[in-house]
Amino acid sequence: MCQQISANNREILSIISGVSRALRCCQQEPVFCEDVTFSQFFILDRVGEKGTLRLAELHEILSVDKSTTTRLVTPLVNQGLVLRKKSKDDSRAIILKLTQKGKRIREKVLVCLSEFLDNVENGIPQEKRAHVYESVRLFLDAIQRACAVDQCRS
Amino acid sequence: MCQQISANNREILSIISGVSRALRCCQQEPVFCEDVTFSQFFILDRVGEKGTLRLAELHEILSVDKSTTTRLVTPLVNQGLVLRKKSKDDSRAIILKLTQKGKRIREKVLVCLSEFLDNVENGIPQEKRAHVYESVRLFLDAIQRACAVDQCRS
DNA sequence: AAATATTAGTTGTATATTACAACCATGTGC
DNA sequence: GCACATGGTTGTAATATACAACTAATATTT
Repeated sequence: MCQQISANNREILSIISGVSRALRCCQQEPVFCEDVTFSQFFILDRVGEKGTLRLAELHEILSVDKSTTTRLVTPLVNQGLVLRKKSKDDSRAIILKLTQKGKRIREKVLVCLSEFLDNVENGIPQEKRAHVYESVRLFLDAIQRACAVDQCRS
Repeated sequence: MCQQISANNREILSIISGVSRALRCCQQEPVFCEDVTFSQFFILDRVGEKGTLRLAELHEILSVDKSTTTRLVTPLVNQGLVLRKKSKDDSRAIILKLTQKGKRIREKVLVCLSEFLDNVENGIPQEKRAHVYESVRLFLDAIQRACAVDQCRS
């Protein structure tokens, strides 16, 4: 007989598909405000948190290609939310920093995002929350390790 | 003071970003074979499982726009993996069905996918698995409910 | 039965996200 | 100094996606 996919395998498959649906739903803009998309907000938030951030660090954090990093930052620079300065220590490097407007927008989006995040939180029974978060991380890590294995093989 | 985002909120935010990373990694093709992407495989698998599937049902399952559904199916039809027939019951409807080649490819991809899925599974301590899967689903549901709320509001 | 509304699907158009390859500039190690 | 590594950008292309406008067919309401 053909090798059959196990029930557990199906379960994972179905979860992955659910993940993709959930992600799509929360990356659509209705959730947000100030014309900032989810991924743009991440960047704004990371930069704002650290004060300054090298593009290379951002590239690490997002784990996307360098070129993608550049392109994700560009619209934020164009909207006047982020500054792009040359580093003095290493003149290859670019340092990102929020403008005043960037800081304001970050705060505003934080507020409207936190409404959404509260809703997510309240959707999980309180006593299970910590546990659920931990489990989700376990799952994500497992996926990423599995991907890494695959990449080595090929 | 400004309204601050809570630690829990940050946790969720960070998980969502992790989700997006994990998803990207497993939607990249190295994981797969036979030139079929993850989402293409989903379709192949859904159709294969049911025997026949109406486009409208697929649209439901994937929860993407109708037009997107059409466009996701098109390459599979072009590669000769899926047949697109008019329904006799409802002549508006399109019925999807796997070709012989489609069936073969589905099986092949199932095999190579199951390697990946086993790796995911083995990345989670055995005694925790059932629990982890359940938690992930809880989390996904919470996100989707939160999205739905947001959409009503606007 | 006619008018209206709903459902199924396609096509045009536009956008976001993404990678890879090629490239340039600058640093680093020997 | 040369070879190699690192940081970043640009060209190009693919995928996934939505929304709006449209056609055709079916269902519902009067």
